[in-house]
Amino acid sequence: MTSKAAEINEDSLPLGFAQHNHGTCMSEALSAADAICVARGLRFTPVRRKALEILLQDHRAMGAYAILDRLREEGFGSQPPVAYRALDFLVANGLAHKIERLDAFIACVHTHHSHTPAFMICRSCDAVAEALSTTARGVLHEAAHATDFRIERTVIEAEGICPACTDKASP
Amino acid sequence: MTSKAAEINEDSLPLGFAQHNHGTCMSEALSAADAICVARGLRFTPVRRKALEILLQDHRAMGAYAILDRLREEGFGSQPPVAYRALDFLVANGLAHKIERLDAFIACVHTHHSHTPAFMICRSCDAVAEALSTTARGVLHEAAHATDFRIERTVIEAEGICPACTDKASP
DNA sequence: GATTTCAATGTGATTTTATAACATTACACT
DNA sequence: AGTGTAATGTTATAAAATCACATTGAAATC
Repeated sequence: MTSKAAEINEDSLPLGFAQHNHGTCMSEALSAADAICVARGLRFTPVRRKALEILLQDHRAMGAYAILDRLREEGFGSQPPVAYRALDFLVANGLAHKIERLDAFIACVHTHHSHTPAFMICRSCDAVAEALSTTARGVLHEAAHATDFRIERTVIEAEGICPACTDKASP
Repeated sequence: MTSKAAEINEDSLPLGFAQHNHGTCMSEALSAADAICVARGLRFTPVRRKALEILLQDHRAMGAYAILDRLREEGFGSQPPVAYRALDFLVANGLAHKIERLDAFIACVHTHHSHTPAFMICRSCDAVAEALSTTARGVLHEAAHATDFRIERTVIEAEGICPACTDKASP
């Protein structure tokens, strides 16, 4: 139902570019994170958990300093390393991703799948959708294999206009 | 002075990860840039040209401030906007690319083809190879089409270990 | 040829993003 | 309890990018 009435800046926060039940998606993601940390013997400390909660609440790409502000409000340390260390942990363990194009971070919505993250970034409303891009992964690895390059991490980001903003512009 | 865009040890400059005739590749790229600017009615001013020459000479990803240093040596302005404006021009017109993962810039080696750039970044020697990734483009656009997302720009970067560094590590 | 106009450049200051360095605290293991 | 290591807190600074505004320069119009 893409119509110009589609609301993005209202009370509906975009996951990908579609609606969803935010409450359950958040609690599910936190449980998944718990499980992953237990399984891997990682310490899901209060700052780390709170940082993930903040990302999940907002459900969009946030700068490290925005997260730091929120952490400070919650009583944690107020200096940049506090946020960067928590974010490094989340990113290193696949619980969040860094959007290089935005110098921002976003909670992973596919913690259960092993995946190469790929994102679509709307430059109009700043919504970010995370795609399951097993195909893109394949293509890159194929190209890498051809040149004997050993891939460790990939950054796949598309910037443009999301469906809702397209509809707004030309109804 | 070990920055992200560190020096590469030997005298062998990698284009992609292979050898090449650097002199001709440089002059060819400059002629191509000239032609493109003439064709599009763009002003290929001295700073812009010099910035591209610097990128071509080094033939690796360079930070904006490294380029600024070189520009200053050549008698141009010494403030950040000087470099950023020249780089913006080059990137906007496909004569250079920004490597988001490194916050660095690199001269385009495929100015003649219309392409979606894709890069392989060696985290050991900082060499950067630009791949012709028509396939990756297809995959992303396909995914985008499925969600009605209108792509304007893509960032496709793989980070890992290049063939030369792999060989060095385990000979 | 003078004038207008707008793009491009120069410069100083500031903002935003990220890390270095080091002291302190908390936890895990004997 | 004692020891080694990981995690946190904090100060300071580095690195990347932009803002704001004055000035120059080129080319379009009169």
